[in-house]
Amino acid sequence: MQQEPRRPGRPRDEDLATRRKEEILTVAAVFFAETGYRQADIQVLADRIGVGKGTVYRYFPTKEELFFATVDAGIQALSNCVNEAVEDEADVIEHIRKAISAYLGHFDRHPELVELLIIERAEFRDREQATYFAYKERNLERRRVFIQESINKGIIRNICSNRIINVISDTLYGVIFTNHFAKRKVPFEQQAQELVDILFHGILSDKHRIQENPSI
Amino acid sequence: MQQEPRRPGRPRDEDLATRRKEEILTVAAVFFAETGYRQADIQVLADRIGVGKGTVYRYFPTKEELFFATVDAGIQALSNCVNEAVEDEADVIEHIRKAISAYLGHFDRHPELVELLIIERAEFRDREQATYFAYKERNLERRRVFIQESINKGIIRNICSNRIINVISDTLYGVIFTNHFAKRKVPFEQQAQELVDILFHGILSDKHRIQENPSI
Amino acid sequence: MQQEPRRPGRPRDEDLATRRKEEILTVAAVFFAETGYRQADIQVLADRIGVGKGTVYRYFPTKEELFFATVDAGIQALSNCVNEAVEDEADVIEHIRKAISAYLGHFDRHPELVELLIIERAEFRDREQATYFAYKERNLERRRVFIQESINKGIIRNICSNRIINVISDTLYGVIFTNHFAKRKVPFEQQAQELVDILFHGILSDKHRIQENPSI
Amino acid sequence: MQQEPRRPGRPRDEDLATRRKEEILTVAAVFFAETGYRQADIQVLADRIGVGKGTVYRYFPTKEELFFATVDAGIQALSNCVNEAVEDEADVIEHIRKAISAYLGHFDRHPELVELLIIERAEFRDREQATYFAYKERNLERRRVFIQESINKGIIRNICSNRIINVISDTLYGVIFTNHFAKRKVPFEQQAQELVDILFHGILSDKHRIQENPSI
DNA sequence: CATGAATGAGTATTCATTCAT
DNA sequence: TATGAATGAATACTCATTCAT
Repeated sequence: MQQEPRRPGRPRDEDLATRRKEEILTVAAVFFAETGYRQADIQVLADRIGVGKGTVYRYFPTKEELFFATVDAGIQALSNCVNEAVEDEADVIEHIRKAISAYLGHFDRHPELVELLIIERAEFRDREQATYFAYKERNLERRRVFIQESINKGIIRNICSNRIINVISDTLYGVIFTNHFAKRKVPFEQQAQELVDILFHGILSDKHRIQENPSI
Repeated sequence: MQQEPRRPGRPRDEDLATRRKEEILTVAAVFFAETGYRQADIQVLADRIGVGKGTVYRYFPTKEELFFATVDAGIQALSNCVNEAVEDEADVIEHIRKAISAYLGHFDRHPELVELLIIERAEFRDREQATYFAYKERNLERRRVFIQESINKGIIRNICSNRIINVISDTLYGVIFTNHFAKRKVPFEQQAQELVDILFHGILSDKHRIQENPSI
Repeated sequence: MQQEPRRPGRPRDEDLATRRKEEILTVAAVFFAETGYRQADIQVLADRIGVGKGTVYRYFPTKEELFFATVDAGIQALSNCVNEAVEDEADVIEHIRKAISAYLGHFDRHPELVELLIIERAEFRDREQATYFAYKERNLERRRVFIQESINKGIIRNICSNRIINVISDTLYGVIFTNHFAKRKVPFEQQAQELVDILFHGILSDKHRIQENPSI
Repeated sequence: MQQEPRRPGRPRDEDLATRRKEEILTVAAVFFAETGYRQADIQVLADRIGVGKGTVYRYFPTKEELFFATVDAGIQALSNCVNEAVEDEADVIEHIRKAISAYLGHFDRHPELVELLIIERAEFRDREQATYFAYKERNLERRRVFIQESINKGIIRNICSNRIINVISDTLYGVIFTNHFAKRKVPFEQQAQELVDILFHGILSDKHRIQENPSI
């Protein structure tokens, strides 16, 4: 194939730009999580990365955009992580357990993401929709279908599928915050297992359950 | 009880001071929730209350102390609300349902408290323990005993009581955030009822539950 | 008359505010004229005045507003100066001479105003109308009437009054800039006299004028 | 004339350099006029021209030099324009009218030059002499001689020739600024004609002029 | 006691200029 | 030679806190 004649001057290096952006995002995520948004001085961030302040601004035109980019990247990684975990898992119960485990595992490995979610909400309370919830909405329909099929198969109780999704996702949301803030140290696989047990079977004893509903 | 002999001069008006503090706290809670911590200008707060800026500083020596006081007051009110709701309720299931309903109802009436919790964490991430979790810990033992007794009575499954408490409280924590951020508009009593149903019975169908454990 | 009961606290001192504003404006006019708009550091201005930077911002919320306020004040003073000079002067020629003399005298005493006009235009070229021209427009109709009357009296040539006003005001505008930039040192009364002479009689010799138009 | 023997290698393309410089100057003049000096980002200018930022710096070592070069070029063009217009025009009155018309016409076609003059003064008020006035001085003597000859011929009144030159040039200076700032739309030939009329004959009516000086 | 005038520490962002490629 | 990546100096503005009245 005919090569374009090389234009004069230093060629624009797309890869460099990508690498720089990623490097900045990685450091920035932890930095924002440690420091908060307001407190975070871009000069200090630049020092940490080992570049000039102007370089950071070269790749992210404002502090705000940089922050949102870190949140987006974090949420995207979470999303990928969960989706990969459940791929090809047909068994309903196992599917859900794997999803929960992946979700908890991701936040376990990336505690900074919990802080970022908090910070996003605290600093940008006027935003129409936080990144996390935007992402949730994009996955909602797929999950609703999955739950509905499980109901049709007779595995899940016949309750409104949205309610089920809400309980699970609210619980997980609460769990990651509480894990982080209360500095809980339960291994995430065990925690996933325990959550699944309670979410699936409830906390009532079988005895009491039968008293309530002797037809079983 | 022996009265202090009346001292000469204009008596210090303790009530006035208390009323002032309360008024400031009430307005400040909503103000911080709307504005965030950093952005919140004490001058603007003072204008809203209708006093001078110096007066606010007379009652709360720093902005930080004022903020923590609003959070404390909010959490205290939540605590009172829940405790009053369950008073004298012996029935285990009803006791838990009432507690959940009271908790959700309080945040429903005081959405600013959700913001305050977020803001506290976002701005003061170095604090040993957030107000909410400090309060939770103070109530923990009482709740653990309650659950353990319910287990002993055969009402609740024989799982570690802490796990049960954690699941419930994490779920609630997740629910109030999600209610607020996603602007859900379910009536809180109905939401409480639905949560109790799932937390107690789980999401599995009876059919599947029996397949898993035919001994029932 | 019944005195209002004194409100508690330090009373707001309106006079203080006015004096402060004036003090700031006076120093700021010269400061901007010396330094330019962009270069002018409010910290340095505050140092010159002998107050804190915050105090300047207390009275003028932005640098831009402060700048415009200095220009407004300068133009207002110019306007007053010219209007007072021509008050009660019925004689047309003397009236115009006095106006021109007052105008030139004001800029002679306030060379900073020339700079402010330049700076305003250079920095705020997108403004609908510069302060100077806005003020000119407000005086336009009165001047037009004055010229028209002089025409009717047979003192001024019967040319469109707007053209006459334009020539005079354009000339003056050009004169003050050139005086300032070329550092001319003609006494302003003399300069006014000379301008009036040429504007009134033109530069042609009487001989040539008659050759052109022998009917005179 | 002896040709230099051709040197080996690619010859330096002097023309290319000159063309580049001119292209940069042309775009820069409008750019500075639109944007102001401080705000003008060399990167943006380079983008407009379609070259890299470094290229601009290759031809003009600093932003300041680039700016002065645009002003110089503009003033030079003005000067040429006026000089060409009056070439071989012996009639005094027509000579002056042509000069004025050429001057106004040039600024009419190059409104950016008005802005450049303003900007130069606003940003570089410490310069010994603005470009415009330096150029004026270079033409001064020639013009003085021209006026003096016209006086000697009895066409122009016997007033100090400098005063006459000043009035004319100050008026023109004022006119171009006012045309530009007040967005006047008079055709420049007509405006020149009207100016010449008033400058030559003055604004007084013949009747009044004779009353003043009955000897005519 | 209540008030509000004064203060100045703290920080995002811009853009001329340099220089490796 | 042309380019554009990197740099950091420079500067407006906010707001907690103090303290004279």
